[in-house]
Amino acid sequence: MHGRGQWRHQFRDNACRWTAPRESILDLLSRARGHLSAKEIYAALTSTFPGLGLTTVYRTLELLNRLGMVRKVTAGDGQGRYELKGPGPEDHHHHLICTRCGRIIDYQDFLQEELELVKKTEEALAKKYNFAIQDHNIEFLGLCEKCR
Amino acid sequence: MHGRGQWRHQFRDNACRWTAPRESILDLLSRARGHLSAKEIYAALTSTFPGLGLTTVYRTLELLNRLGMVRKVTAGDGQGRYELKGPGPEDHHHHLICTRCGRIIDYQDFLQEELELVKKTEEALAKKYNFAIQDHNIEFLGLCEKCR
DNA sequence: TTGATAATGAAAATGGTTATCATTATCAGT
DNA sequence: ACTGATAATGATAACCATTTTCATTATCAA
Repeated sequence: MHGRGQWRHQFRDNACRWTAPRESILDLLSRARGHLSAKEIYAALTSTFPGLGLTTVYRTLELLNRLGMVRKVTAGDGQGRYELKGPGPEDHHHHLICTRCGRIIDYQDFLQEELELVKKTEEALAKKYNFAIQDHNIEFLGLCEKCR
Repeated sequence: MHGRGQWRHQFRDNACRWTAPRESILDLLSRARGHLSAKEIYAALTSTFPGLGLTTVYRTLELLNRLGMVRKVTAGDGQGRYELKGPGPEDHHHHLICTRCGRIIDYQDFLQEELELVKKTEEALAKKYNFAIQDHNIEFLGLCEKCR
């Protein structure tokens, strides 16, 4: 389902070249499953890929975001975090964020009901405000058990 | 409902002093009604309040956020934006954000239904993940009519 | 195999936000 | 009203995530 071949294909289709840095970043994102910052990715890969530059990490994340392969989450701690998007709706989730320590929890509760409402809202907003809606964010903010 | 007296009281209760910069920032936020960045606030006030420092704007916004008088919105364009919180639920709204130009539209459609679901979800998440939930963000991302 | 050009990485630049510190203003207690 | 403890301010510098620049390298269609 997910893998090198799939990714490579997606790149080819968009006139983007398949390179070692890009593969390693995608691979890490798929293994880590969620919420890595550019710095964290750089740190995690620098041991197995000493030549990698932080600039390339940023550029690759921006590309992946542009291609819709990744979702950018800003937890309010000043840095962007990235998670690989699944191909279908099956791994869709929303976020529960601790405003003190920045911890992010994925939750899937109430997804069915949420998504129904989201869909309805999306259509109405698109029409009313003439927006081409691409995505949505639903997040709850609070203090986690350690920080409360 | 909203005004100097109310604000001043809220400051007093939290052992915070009532000062000219704080008053002018609150006043601007109440007049502008939404989504001002620190830079914008600084620029808007510098004519009528030449002595004001950008540092103070940041500090005041952080204080207001801590006191729950203001909501911070990060539209993904790298800078934080702030809007005054109303005292009750009557001016509650969610956001429709253009991912290209950063424009933010407040919408109030489907609020009733959204808020019911939000409340239910909030309670369940609080219990399941042992979070003290303080707030939520619901936003739709897309291209506005000018950018699509 | 090769050439056009996309991608890379080091270093410097940018831009929003935060820390430092000497000075000033607020306000509780008198 | 006065005054002193101390919270708040503002100029400057520091910080940190992200972008830009540019010379070099790697990819891939032909």
